[in-house]
Amino acid sequence: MGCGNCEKPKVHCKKGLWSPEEDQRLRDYILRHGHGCWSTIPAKAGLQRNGKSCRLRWINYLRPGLKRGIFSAEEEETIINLHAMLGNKWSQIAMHLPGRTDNEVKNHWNSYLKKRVISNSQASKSQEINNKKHLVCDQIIEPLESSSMDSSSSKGTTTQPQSAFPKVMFADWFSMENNVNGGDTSSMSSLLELQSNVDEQPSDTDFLHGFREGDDVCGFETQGPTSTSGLFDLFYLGDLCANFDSHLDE
DNA sequence: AAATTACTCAACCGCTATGTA
DNA sequence: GTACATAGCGGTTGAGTAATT
Repeated sequence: MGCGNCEKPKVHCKKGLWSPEEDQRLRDYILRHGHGCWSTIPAKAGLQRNGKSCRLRWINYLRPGLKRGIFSAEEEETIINLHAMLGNKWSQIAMHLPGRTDNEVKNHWNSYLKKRVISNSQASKSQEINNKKHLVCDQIIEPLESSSMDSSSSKGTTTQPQSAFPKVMFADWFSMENNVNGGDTSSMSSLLELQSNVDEQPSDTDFLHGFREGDDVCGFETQGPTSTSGLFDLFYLGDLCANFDSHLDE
């Protein structure tokens, strides 16, 4: 890589945007002589720039065959897929996009594609949570509600206004979930293990204990008194389930 | 219409890899 | 073996512009 013939021209180097005249000088020189050793090009081409700046300008802007303008949907898909595999290897990603530079790919990712990928993943995550909510409602809460509705109607009590998610005892949810899963007690064991570690990992497990009536938990208001363990309080069952699931997964 | 904020993109900077003396 | 120089890469910055308040 080193070039023994290279002199080191110590001229004042201009910075900032390139003028059309500078572009023309650099383009003319390289098309006529090739770039050879970049550090000698500024002097030979009559430019007050450093070699590095010339190289970058040629690669990113002046080089023939560059495709400028809006990225096509296919190109964007290629970037997203390759980024998922390669990470921030912009030069490798750009190799798969003829006419695009690594700088261009990087800029497009940072200003547009990254946000799109993040928002898509958030959307799919919230969809996943919604699916869990519906699963809980379908498999656990509806049987609970229908049985409580039967008893309340028989006793003639007034029903409370319906919220987005029905109320259910957290403990009931777990015992019922275990029944749904064929009596598997692993979830309950994990829960109790988490509870025993609460003091060691307060930030991770605070959501499990110490709630008082009316506390906001994951955007849902707790219902009823705080138990002595602080664990099996009454919650609106919603995002809390998903939050708890993520703890169990860890 | 002016001020502010958000966004894009060209260029620079710092670092690493590699070739040469 | 090592010191030096260059090429190349990825992160970051900043000027210009568009959108919003």
